[in-house]
Amino acid sequence: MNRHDLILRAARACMIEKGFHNASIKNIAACANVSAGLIYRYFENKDSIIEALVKNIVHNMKSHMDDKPQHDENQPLDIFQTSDFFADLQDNIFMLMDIASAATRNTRYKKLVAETHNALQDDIVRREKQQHPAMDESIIRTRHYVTTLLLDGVIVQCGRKGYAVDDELRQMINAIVDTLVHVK
Amino acid sequence: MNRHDLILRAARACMIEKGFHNASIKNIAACANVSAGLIYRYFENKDSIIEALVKNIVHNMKSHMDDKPQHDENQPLDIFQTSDFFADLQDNIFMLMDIASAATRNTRYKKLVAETHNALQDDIVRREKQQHPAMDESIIRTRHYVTTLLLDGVIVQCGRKGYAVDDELRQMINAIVDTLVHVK
Amino acid sequence: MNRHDLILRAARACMIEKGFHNASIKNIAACANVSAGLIYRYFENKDSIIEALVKNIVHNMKSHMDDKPQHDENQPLDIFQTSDFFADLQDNIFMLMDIASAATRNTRYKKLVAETHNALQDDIVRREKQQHPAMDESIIRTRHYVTTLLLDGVIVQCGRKGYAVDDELRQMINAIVDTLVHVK
Amino acid sequence: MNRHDLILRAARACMIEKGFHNASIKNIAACANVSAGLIYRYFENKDSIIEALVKNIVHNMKSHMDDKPQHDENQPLDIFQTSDFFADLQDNIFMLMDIASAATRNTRYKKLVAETHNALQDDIVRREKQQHPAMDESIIRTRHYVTTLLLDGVIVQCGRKGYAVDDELRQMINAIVDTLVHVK
DNA sequence: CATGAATGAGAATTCATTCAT
DNA sequence: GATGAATGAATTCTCATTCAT
Repeated sequence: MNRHDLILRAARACMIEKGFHNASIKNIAACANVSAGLIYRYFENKDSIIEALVKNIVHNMKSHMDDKPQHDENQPLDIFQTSDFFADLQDNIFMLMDIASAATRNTRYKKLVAETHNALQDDIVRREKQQHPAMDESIIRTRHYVTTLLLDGVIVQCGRKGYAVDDELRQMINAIVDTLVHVK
Repeated sequence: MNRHDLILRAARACMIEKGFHNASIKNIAACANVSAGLIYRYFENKDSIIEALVKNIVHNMKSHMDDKPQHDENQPLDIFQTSDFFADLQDNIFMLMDIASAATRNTRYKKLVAETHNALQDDIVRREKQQHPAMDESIIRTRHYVTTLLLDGVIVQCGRKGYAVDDELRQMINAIVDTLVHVK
Repeated sequence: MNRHDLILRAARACMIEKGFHNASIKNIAACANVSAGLIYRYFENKDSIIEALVKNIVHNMKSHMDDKPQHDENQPLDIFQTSDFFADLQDNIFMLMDIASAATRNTRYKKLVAETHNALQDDIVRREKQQHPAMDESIIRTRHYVTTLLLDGVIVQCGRKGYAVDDELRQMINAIVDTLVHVK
Repeated sequence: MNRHDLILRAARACMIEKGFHNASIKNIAACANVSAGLIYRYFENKDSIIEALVKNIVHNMKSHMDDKPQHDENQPLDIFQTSDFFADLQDNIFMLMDIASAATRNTRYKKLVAETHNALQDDIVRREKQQHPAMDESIIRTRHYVTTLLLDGVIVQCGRKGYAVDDELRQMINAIVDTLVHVK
């Protein structure tokens, strides 16, 4: 892997482990096995590492979705899909929350995070449309939006309570989303 | 207002505006129009400001709920109630998220936030039971849980996008919760 | 007791208990049961409390010596005399050491401490001369000087090791001083 | 000289000149001509500078004693040896006193200072035993103890009066120690 | 006179960032 | 390119001193 990505990966690992403010440049450097000074050859400053990190989230989630098989209508819905995916998603959401609240220059980050989120959502809706060409876009968008709300809610609660999603919760959430999908 | 509350209010404003890590003692002091040293006459250290802040959230939300008229079954449900309440709620949730994420390495905070949340939830469930004595507690609890998920989700999204809840979103969410309430 | 002396006494107690730098104005005020502000009505600043404290040592030791019965030649010498006296002396020496090393404006304090010490020594020698009019002053002075050296040494050692003077040490020191007195 | 030793030397100079409490990190840094932050690259915190300082005293005094020719029985005794050595010794004792008095509430320091002192004393007694194999250890130890008392006393007095040891005092002290040596 | 709230300078420590090697 | 020593601004917290009441 090239240095740029190596550093980025280390930064992500550090930030997830310690949170934005406790992930110091030295920490990241140690984690990437490079010197602290080298980081400044690849990134202008700490903020631009954050920026790259956020942009990467979009990229990774998109490529994740490219890899996974499309949802089969006859199978029961599972918005958590693989637990790996959910773990990643949870990390991403936490990072975004952390970054959004930690940013020195609030507006810039806020915009960045919002754009990231919109880009993801657009991509997801586009895919759904490919799968269900007959369905009204607004229904797809609403369905997805509610699902997103619940997911974010679950993630916040998990963060708050310090536990992971168990099977029971998973089934409950899936049932609700399923209900909503058919009610609509 | 007495100095103690003045400082607390300033701390809250700072934390909401700039996030936990950028709400430095100097910032808070400037915001309260007092000297930095004075803060230590009223609070032992920064942590105990946080603690007081979190405890205030519980107190304020409870007294808010004491003030509001009980929900009338025949009226359409509005989980957002007054916009003031929602604005406050949004600020509170953000602060809790912020503190919780700062708490990665501070068990004390995590515990504090979790306790706060549980206290609030218990209080809400207790009230609902008074209103619907016949209903099964587990149904009340689940219903409340899902509502909470959605609320947290909405709040995260609003924070992410930087906008407030508009009428359209409000109606949509209320409709969903209403559906869930009757489905259950 | 008047306020001035009350404060001075409290300052002494605090300094002995906590050392110069840990005896804050607030501490002293609390110890004297007055407000912090009041101290500044009686003393210009913290330094002038120190100054008064040092000057008091001379005064107290002189009056102690006025009270005690004169040494009887036929009795064995005991430079520690009563243990109360030694405890006081130890406190005084520690305070002087502390003050000498802690002073911001080294030279001023140093001079003060030196003057204090000389005043004491002169007073002691004067008394001895009254008792032994025939003895050469230089012998008295030397004898006293060596005794002082040993006393200071004992005090430093006690401070260093954290123990008090036991009987064995006491006898040993007295024997040495006795020897010196007769050798000379 | 390497930075570590440079800082240590500066710290020593500051502590001797201004005393423990006025030897701030900034002072030390200025004295060493480095930035305050750099000190933390070489020392974990201020306490570990003190620790290193105290440990250095033992090391330096031991190596000083290794260098000097053994005392010749036929020559008159001179406990002050070279004036350089005495100046160093005086500084060392002052620092130890200062640290010890700062240690009122810091057990760690007290232990450190006591250990240092014991280590030095043991080393001195061991050397004496090599030179006088026939002599009883308890006599060596007592003799050394009294010498130490006198030395500490002299140092305290010098500190108090602000002057160095002059020839007259030197001869007098040497005479006393010599007397003691033969009396015992 | 007496209080104690208020101030602000200064202490230890951390960390993003720079730059000589 | 790569390193890591060096910098200095910022942070939390303490305390002598002042001053309105």
